[in-house]
Amino acid sequence: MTDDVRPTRPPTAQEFVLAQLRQAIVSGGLRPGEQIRQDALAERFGTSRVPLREALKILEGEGQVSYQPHRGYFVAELSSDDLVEVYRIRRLLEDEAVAAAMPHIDDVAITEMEASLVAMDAASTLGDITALTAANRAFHFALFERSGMPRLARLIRQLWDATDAYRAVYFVEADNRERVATEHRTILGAIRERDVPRTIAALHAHRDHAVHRVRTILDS
Amino acid sequence: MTDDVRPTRPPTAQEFVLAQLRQAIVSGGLRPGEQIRQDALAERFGTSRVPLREALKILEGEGQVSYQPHRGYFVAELSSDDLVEVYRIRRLLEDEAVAAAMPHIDDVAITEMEASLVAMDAASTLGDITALTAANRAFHFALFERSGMPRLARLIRQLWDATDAYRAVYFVEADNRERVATEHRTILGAIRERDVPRTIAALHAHRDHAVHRVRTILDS
DNA sequence: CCGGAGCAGATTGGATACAATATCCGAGCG
DNA sequence: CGCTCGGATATTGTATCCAATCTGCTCCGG
Repeated sequence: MTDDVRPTRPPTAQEFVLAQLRQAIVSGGLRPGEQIRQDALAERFGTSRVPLREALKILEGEGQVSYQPHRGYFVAELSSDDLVEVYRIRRLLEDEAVAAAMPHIDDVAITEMEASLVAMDAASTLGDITALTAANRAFHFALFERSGMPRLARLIRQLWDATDAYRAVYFVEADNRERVATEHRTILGAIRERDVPRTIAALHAHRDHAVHRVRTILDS
Repeated sequence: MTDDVRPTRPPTAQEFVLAQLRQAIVSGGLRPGEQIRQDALAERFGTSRVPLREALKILEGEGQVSYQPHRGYFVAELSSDDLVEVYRIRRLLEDEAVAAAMPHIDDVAITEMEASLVAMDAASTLGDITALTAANRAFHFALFERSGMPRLARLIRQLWDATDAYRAVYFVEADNRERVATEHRTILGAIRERDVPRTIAALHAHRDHAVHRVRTILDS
């Protein structure tokens, strides 16, 4: 939100393709376990296979797709156990990030988070899952990014990415959307008072519910 | 060490190039901050630029190289602060991994670690930094890999990768090599007794010394 | 003497064409 | 009847060529 005056360079085809792929994964256009056909996707995006492949390599490095030489790329699939592991690691990292970030929370940060809440409500009523997940991220990372630990924030982002394909599933249900809205307000309340233990506790409850819900979906 | 009977497939050019690049970074052949000339490297590896670029994309995703469109790739450079951050995150993740792994430690694991120690001593006297760092990794990851949390092990590996370029610098000094040998034996002793707190404490001391030494080098 | 416009040269980004490999399916054999 | 071996087809992997972009230098004007 701050660096909007950088010298605007037209995005390379590869950057474009990468963004499209991420979006396709988040929105459910590419489903977990699905094989990625390079020809078909390249044509759909209007480029050749080269930039597509390079974008896929990045996603491979991030763990969003798996790859077997001469077999192709597959959208990464999470087992119920994987999901639990991701959330266990997230707890470790996010707790640390919250504790580190709290001293740096100012009015700007609070305002940012409030704006994200409003954006989530709007997207929720419209049923715009893509906008919803984007606002959700903005809310949480407004905090994490202020930890003064950019690498930590990056690792957390990676873990979020890994479950992107499943976040959409969670947000499809209106009940979950409402619950998240409530929980976010609880979290923000604790942050307003710079109460680290309460913030962390609220985040734990927040994550526990999500992982529990998605798990029941996965196991069914 | 266990899955050596997989259907051996000749490595693709890209896999080969990726391995070479990693090696070049670990061994110091490519120095932090250095720009990567695609033409020159492709010729050196005997392939065209395409597989090289895809390998670089993977390293980009892992954060080992940085990338600016139309400008090129650069070997990632770590500031002293970055180093401290990496080790702080490592402590978080590795402590968890150790605690999770300890119940799964069996004789095979112990034997593996002992073998790594021997391999390190041999590489140390030969001055073979590449073999040394490989054996060092084998020692530590024999533990981490048994955590039952593959994603956690993967994240830890990523953090190790990020400092690969500086590990070589550390191991160049014979004093450091000797000290590491001693510390490893302390760590292994604690593991033999399945003593989690003592293992974690020994690892803390181990890491603290390394980060301190590298920091003094970086700041000079 | 200093600073900016503009032209080379170098370097990266992308498209196309071709080679290598895996998968699928049916024929032949035990 | 099942198994193995081959070949056809589809898909991925790589090389080469051309286009787009950046960098550094020169030249001109102030």
